[in-house]
Parts: sequence; structure tokens; C-alpha cells
Amino acid sequence: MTTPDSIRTAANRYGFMLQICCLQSPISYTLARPVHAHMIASGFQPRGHILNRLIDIYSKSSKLNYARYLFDEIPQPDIVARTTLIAAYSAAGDLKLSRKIFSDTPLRMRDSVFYNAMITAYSHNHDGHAAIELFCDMQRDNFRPDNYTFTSVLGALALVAEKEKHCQQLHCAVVKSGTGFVTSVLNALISSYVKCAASPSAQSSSLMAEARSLFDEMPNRDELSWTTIITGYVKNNDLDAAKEFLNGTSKKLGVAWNAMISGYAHRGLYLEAFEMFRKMIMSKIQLDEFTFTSVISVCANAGCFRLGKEMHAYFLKTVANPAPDVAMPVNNALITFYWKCGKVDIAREIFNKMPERDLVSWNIILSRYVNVGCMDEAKSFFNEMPEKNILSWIIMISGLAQTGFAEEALKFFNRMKLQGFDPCDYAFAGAIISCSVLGSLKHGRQLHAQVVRYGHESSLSAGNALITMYARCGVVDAAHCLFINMPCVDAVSWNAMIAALGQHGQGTQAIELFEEMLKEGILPDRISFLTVISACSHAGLVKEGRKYFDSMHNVYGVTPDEEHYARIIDLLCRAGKFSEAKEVMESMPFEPGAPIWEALLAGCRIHGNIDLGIEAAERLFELKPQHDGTYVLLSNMYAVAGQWNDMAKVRKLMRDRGMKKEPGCSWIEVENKVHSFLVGDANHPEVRQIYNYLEQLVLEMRKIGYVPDTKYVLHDVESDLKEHELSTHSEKLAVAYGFMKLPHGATVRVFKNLRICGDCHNAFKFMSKVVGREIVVRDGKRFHHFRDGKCSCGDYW
DNA sequence: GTAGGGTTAG
Repeated sequence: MTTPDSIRTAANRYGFMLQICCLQSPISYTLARPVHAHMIASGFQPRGHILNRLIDIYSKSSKLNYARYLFDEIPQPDIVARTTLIAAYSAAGDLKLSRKIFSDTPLRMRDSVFYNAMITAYSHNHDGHAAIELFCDMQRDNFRPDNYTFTSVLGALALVAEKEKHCQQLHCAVVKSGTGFVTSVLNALISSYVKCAASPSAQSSSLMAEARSLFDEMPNRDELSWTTIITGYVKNNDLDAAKEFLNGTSKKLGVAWNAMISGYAHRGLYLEAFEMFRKMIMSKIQLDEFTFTSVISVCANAGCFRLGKEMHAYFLKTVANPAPDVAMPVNNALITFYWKCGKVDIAREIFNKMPERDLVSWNIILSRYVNVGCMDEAKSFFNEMPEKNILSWIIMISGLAQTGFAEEALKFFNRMKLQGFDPCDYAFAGAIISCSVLGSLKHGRQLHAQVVRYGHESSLSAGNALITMYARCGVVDAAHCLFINMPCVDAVSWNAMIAALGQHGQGTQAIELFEEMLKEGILPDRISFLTVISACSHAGLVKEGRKYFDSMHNVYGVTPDEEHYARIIDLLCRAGKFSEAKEVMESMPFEPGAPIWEALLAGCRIHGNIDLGIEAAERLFELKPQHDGTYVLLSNMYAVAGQWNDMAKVRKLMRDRGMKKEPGCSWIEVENKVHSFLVGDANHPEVRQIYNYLEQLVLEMRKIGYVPDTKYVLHDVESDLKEHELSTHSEKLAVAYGFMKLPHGATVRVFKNLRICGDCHNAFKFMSKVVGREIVVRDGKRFHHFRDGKCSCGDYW
């Protein structure tokens, strides 16, 4: 084995064997290992392409360390070995090591392939700018970009801002390089135009037209060309065009079929998705794990339990012994499916039995817990997770924010940052919504500044959250300013802004904005109608509210659900139109549930309609016996009517059933700290000063006509005691504290969990006049702006 | 030795 000839023969043999190993899919480490062992045993020293091939095989078989060991043994690794290792590190997500090999390689050794590998490394590791920069460097260093270069660098476009500019420049570079007729390059270009078209602020139609004309003029189209244009239309919401293309070819384009199924699924068009799947089988297109994953997910969302189970069985039958990376996404979809269909045990069993789990598997379980409101389970599951990505954090943050655990959501947001995750716009949205729950304007503003600093100022989710935050912190103008300056808005933004105006009692402006939205061609959804009817309700715009309610089904095809009916009944009852409200109730296509009776009861309380109120309350006792609000409203009704005995009966009923009234709690933000107060609070460190301040203030108020309205004290006690209790309502304490602590003349913004008390409402009018400051109170339902003796709600709330 | 399409978690 020592003559040059015998070495050459051995090299040829080994080379051939390794080539066979590489032809396997995936590359076969099991076959290659004995070949390598034989080399060592026979004393054969692999060099050149044999060594490179070994490095390639090891690095593609999760034996990256061993590949590196072989590489380090080479005195002068050639460009092929270096390129192989760059690609290997890139695939392992280690951009640093790829970069190190790249920069350690002298210019005279390099070639175009070497650059291509590094451009791809950047692109695969989400550094689009570096990829484009390297593309420029490569030309500066006089290396000609080839078709691989263009497909790689075009792939990186998706990762950068100003896609369009780069796309057009690269298009020119392609033409100049002479690769403008190469199918793979044209495919990549089409794909880039598609991605540009799909970015939110783009002129989608002209960019799609560009993609289309590239496709039409291609000298040769392969399956990928067809797939790219079809998936392009799907991404840009033109499923009809996609379908037409799919019908126009006899090629077996499994990927395009899958894209269409998921395209329909994402738009909630479940029947179309199933129909697509049916046709796919009829056309004898090979189903793969992507198909199953999408269809199972459709079953989950459409609640098709039997079909989903059949799909599960079908998958097990069609794909025997699936590789883990094939089975994993299907199992993930199955977990969601079974859980959503109420079979939590089966879902957990699938999860527990999975041989390998990825982050999606973990996040699915996490999001299921959050979605059903089990935050304790979610938290402990979150702690058990072996690894987390930014989405895991977002699920927790927005889950906590939406279930009212705002402080905890903000803690998670900060923990996430400490763990080294740069907050994305969704994470910000969760944190910002938390500020809106807490009414923490200061913190909200800080987050707004951070949103800008992190480059998310044009993000829809962050922007929409900010609109809500400013509005719910009482600063409607800031919300409006933001809304107007957002580069692009969606129906959610419009809804948020309309809601903002509505909650602040600016019903007419809310209606104007709603009309403007219609003029802009934005289709109102169910939320839009909930919002605009509420806005009418808060401002007493009965006629308008009715008009919108009637139009939603007749004109916009949005079927009113129970919540809509509850809002319209609320609107009518507040206006004292009980017979009309009853008529609406009778016209409902379903039995009235709790939200309807609650609206009715609230209206009865305002107008002292005791008989109807009792009826509503009784229905609510049946439907929601554990809801404290019903007892409180009914007892308040009796109290206002002076029927103390009846009131006492309700209170007793409440006690007997083990119910406790949710305590009224008010809070105010002073110097970055939230101070909260309960009625008759004795826990706040400055409580004495607050009571003294209030006492003085009430004296001043009495001088200009304030008389405490004792009917809002809900105990049958002596009159002066009643007055004392009134003066210690939590909202009064919070407002007084604001007067004492906030800078002179600053608006006092107070938040309360329940509705504002009638006497407090009256008192704040006087206070605003005596102190000459604006008071903004957000109660459980809406906002009150007190200025110069008047409230923005016009006493209609 | 290097590239390009579709899935499941918000």
C-alpha cells in the first residue's frame, strides 16, 4: 500500500464509497464510518477531496466537532474545506465561527463559491444587511457573482428594511451579470418581488405585476417557478389568481397545493381549504407532513373532531415510521387539535410521548394554558420549559396582560430583556397593554420611547397598543395624534381610536371617525360595531346607535351576536327606552343570557325601574349566582329608592351565598409609583394628611354649593356618619392625593376598578372648580373629564 | 464546497 499507484487506487475506491454515502438522503454517517475506519486501519492518509468529503459528511451528521478536528489536522486547509466548514457552522447557527473561518482565509485563496457560502451563512442566520454588504465586498474584491450568489443574496432581502430598493438594485445587477435568463435566478427574483409586495406598506399590486411579468417572460420554467408565483399570490391575498395558476398547469406541485390550503385556512375559509385538500387527493398529489399539518390545523379551528381524528389515523397509515422531523410538526398540530376539541388528556399524551420536541411543541402547550386562562399552570409550565424563544415570552406577557395581571406582565417583559431577548413589537404590545390596564401613563410613555428606539414605530401591533394605552390613560389627544401619524393602519387601529373617543364621551367624534373608516373602504368587523354602538351609548346617541345596529347585518353582513344585542339594550335602557329594549330582546334569535340581563339591570338602576330591575336580577341570580355585581346593583337600587329592608335582604342573600362585594379600589400614579386606595383606607403612609386635606377641601366646596348626597351610602346609618363614609371613598382619597403630590396645575388622573360613585362624581365637579384643575377619572366603564365644574359625560353614564 | 417554494406556537 505504499506505491503511488496503490495509493491512487485506494483513493479512488475510498472516494467512490464516500460519494455513495453523500448520495444518501440524509447523508449517511453510518455508511461512512466504516469506510473512514478502514482508512485508519490500513494506514491510508486521507487528503484533498477525500478529506474534504469526510469533513462534509461529519459536519452534516451532527458530528461538527469531529469535522473540526479533521479540519485542524490539515496543515493548509484548501478553499473547499473552508467552504464546507463555513456552511456547517452556519447550519448549526454559529455565525461567529463561520465568520472566523471566512476572515482567516487570505484573499488570494478565495473564490466565488466561498463568498456564496458566507452570504448564505448570513442570510440563514437572519443578518440580511451583512449578506448584502458581503455581496458588495465580493464585487469590490473582483469576484464575479454567479447564479448561486444571486439566489443567496436575494433570499436575504426578506430580512431587511427598504426591500424594494434593494430588490430593484439586485434586479439590475442580475441583468448586468448575464444571469438574467437563468431559471433559478429568475425564481429568486420573482420570490423577492413577492416578498416586497407582501410587506405592509408596499404598493402590492405593481410589485406583484412585476413578479408576474418576470414569470411570463421566463424562457424556461421549472416546478419551482410555478410554485413561487402561486405561493406569491397566496401571500398577497389573491387566492383566486393562485387557483387559476394551479389549474393552468399539469405539474404536480405539492408545495403550491399546501400553500393554498394554508392560505384558505389563515383566512378562515375552512370549506375552501377542505375542498382544496379533496382535489389534491383526486389529482393524486403526494400528501406530505405539511399537508397533514395544515389540514389538522383546519380541523382544530373549524372544530371538526371526527375529520381530525380520521386525518390522524390517515397520517399514521400513510407515513409509517416517520422521521422525527416529519412527525414533529404533525404531532404539534395534533396537540392543538385535541386540546381545542376538549381532549386535553390526549393532547398531553401526544406531547409526553413525542420522542423529540421542538420549541413549537412547548409553546403550543403554553399558549393553550394561557388561552383557557389557566395562568398558574402556564407559569409553572413556562418554568419547566428547557428552552424558550421570544414567542414563549410573548405568550406569557400578552396572556398576563389580557387576564389583568398587568404588573406581572411587566415583570415578565423586564425578565425577558434581562435574558438577552430584544423585545419585538408584539412583546412591546403586551407590555403597553399592561400599562393601559394599570393606567400607568409614565411607564407607557417610556415604553413608547423604547418602541421608537428599537425601530418598531411603524409596527401595527405596537401602534395599536399605544393608541389603547394613551386612551385608557386618559390622554385621548395623544392617542389621536399617534393614530393620525401611523404609516399604515388596519381595522384594529380604527376600532381602537373609535373606542378611545367613545370611552371619553366624544360620541359624535367617534361616529365621524367610524364614517371616515367606511369612506376609506375599511370593512367594519364585529368589534367595530361593538365599539361604535358603545360610543353612541355613552353619549346618549340613541338614534345613531340604532341605525348602526340595524345596518350591521343588512349592509355589512356582520351577524349581531349576544354582545351586540347587549350593547344595543344598554343604549336603549340608559336612555330609559325600556319598551324598545324589550322589543329588541324579543326579536333576538336566542334566549337572553347574562350580558343582556346585565345591560337591562344597569339601565334599570339608572332610571330607578325597580320592577324590571328585579326581574333582571333574578334571571342573573340563576345564570351567574356567583357574580357579585348583580347583588350590588340590586342593593344599590333599593338603597337609592330608600327601601332599606329590601336592601338588607339582598345583602343577607349575598352573605348566605358566601359572596363578598368586590371592594372599590382607586389608584393614581405619582412619581413613577402607583398608589392605591380602598374605601376608608388606613394603610397609606400619608393617610392623615390626605384626610385633613380632604376635610379642608370639602369646606371650600360647600361654600359654592356642594351638598354630600347621602343616598350613595349603602348602609342605613345616621346622617353625619353617612357623610363621613362618603368622604372616604377610594376615588376621593386618590384624587386628593393627586392634588397634594402632583405638580401644580397638572391634570389628576385617577383609576377605579368599579363604577364611580354618584356623590364622588358630583364632588369632583366642585373640586375641579375650587382647585382650578382638571380631573380625569377612569372607572370600570368609561372616562369622566372634570373641568370647571362640569363633567364630559354630561352626567349621562 | 455554495441557492431558491409550503406546516404547527402569537
